Amino acid sequence: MESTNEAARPRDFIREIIDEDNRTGKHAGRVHTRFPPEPNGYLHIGHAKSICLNFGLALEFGGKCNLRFDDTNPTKEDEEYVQSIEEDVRWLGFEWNEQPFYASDYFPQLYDWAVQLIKAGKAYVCDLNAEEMREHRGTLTAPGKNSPFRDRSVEENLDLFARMKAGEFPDGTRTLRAKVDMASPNLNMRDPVLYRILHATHHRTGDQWCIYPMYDYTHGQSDSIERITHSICTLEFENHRPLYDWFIKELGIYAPQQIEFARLNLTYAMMSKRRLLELVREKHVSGWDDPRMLTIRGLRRRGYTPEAMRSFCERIGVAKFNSTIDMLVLENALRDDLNKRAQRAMAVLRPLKVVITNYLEDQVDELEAINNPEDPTIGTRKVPFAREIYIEQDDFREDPPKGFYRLAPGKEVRLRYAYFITCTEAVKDAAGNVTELRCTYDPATRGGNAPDGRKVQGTIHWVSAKHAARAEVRLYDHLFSKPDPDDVPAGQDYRANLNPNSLELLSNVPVEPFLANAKPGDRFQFERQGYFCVDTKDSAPGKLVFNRSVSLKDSWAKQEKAQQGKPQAKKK
RNA sequence: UCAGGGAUCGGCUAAUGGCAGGCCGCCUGGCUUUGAACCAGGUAGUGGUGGUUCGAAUCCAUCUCCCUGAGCCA
Repeated sequence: MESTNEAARPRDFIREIIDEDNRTGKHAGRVHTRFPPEPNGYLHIGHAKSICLNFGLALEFGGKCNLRFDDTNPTKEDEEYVQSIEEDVRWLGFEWNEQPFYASDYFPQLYDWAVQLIKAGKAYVCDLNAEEMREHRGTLTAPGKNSPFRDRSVEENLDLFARMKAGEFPDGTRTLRAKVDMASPNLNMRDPVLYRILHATHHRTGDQWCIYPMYDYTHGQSDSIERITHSICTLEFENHRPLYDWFIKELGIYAPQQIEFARLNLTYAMMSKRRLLELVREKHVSGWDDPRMLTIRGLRRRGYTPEAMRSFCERIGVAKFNSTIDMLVLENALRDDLNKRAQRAMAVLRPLKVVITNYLEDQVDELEAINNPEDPTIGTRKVPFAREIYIEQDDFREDPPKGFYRLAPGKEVRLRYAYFITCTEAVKDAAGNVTELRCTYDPATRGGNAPDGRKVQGTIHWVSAKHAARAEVRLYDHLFSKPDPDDVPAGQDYRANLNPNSLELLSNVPVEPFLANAKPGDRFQFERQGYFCVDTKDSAPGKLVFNRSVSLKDSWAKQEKAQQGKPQAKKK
């Protein structure tokens, strides 16, 4: 791997540790990390933070990063997840060292080490069932009691463990435990289980094993086998570190250095795999790749770019403090990336028909539009203009509030890249709703400039009615309506905070003609609206579907809201 | 109650005994054929109390608050 030129990157506490290790020669200058997911679910944005950290470190320090599947629980894991995880890591832009590794490849070695521990009198077969074991464990403040099986002879333990492996005992009847200290204030040290009996088929080792090592017994040794220098994990494993160190010491093997950091939390979101699964199972979302899901696949389908994801991970930093990142940071990372690259287009989400009364019935204009003002290299395109066009309902007010500089009766605005128009009449239905606008245009303003130098304050987007392609547009909002989804009245759970408006469907939306040829995954900025991408699942030729990735910032909406909020604030 | 961690502007994060800085947000203003982007300015912080020191976010003591931990899950 190449090291990137990122000298300017701020030094977080992990990079400082590595700097120091390199200075003192602790790992002989090596930097070797790993990303160790369990293949029991899809990766989410929290994993992305860990991925960017581990792979990023390897890149920056000229080291290596392994992808290792921690597949020690066959009842929950599946090959399908292995595939999706590899795909997601690659999509984020990272390449792992050699082939993916699997903890299951170390089962034979782990077994031999268990035998070694038994022989050294450091492990024993325990016949306690789960409930009895819990009773013996003690509490946070009270020490545990030794298992009655703790002092079995080495010979008996060896025999029993071999028979466990041979499948002589049913699930749950026996375990292999480490002999550490039942009085330790650290519950992880109270004779933790090393192996449990599980007559289950493993996605890689099949029915070869009926005993499976526990995560705690597997993880540290796997790191050791792979000669990992910096074993980076989340805060909840801090309490486990003494146990990992105990295994390494008793086994006399290479010692990786574990460093813990705080996992990612985001406002209006949940990160736990269990709950993500519930959202899918209970059909609150359409699947793991629902664009509202903060899974990597969900974000990808939503229109997020790998660059935006990496930039986000860089912006949030790494620390031990349990923090919650504002969802805005994620959204801004996307906006920043797409602003520079996304081709512009016009689409009218909530159309209001406008008839240009002084424009000839059969006349058509081809106007030149800039594809991206931020990037002149991608050139221009032609946009057809005709007598009947659509504009956004929001861009007209019969009774405009102060500061509104879009269209209103008698007012003039610029149609982007086209002409100045002046509203002469608002046509209404019986209920008094404005259904259509009559306007006149000024032929001298073709392209959007007035030769007489007069200015208009507003520029609005539009689409020619008869030239428009039609699309379905899906507007997404936060899945939860509160910054903290767990902020619920007593007796309720996060489901009470599910945002009923997290998906708004717009059909038959008029969009610029060229968009008819857009391909799944293509990204655009719909001017004055936001960034949209062609859905990769439901869009097809003749049936365009756009997902809103993120809206543009809207300072007018903010200003108007503030104005409306003022009188209320006074009342209070 | 025990053990292990943690606490710096509204949010995130620097400063490692020597001017508390950056990003985001928010507010002003500029610019503008996207009320976007961009540019400029502003706002605002060391959890409390004592101590050491010429000097403390940083070291010491003490208090407070928060997180994690009693799976044969990871």
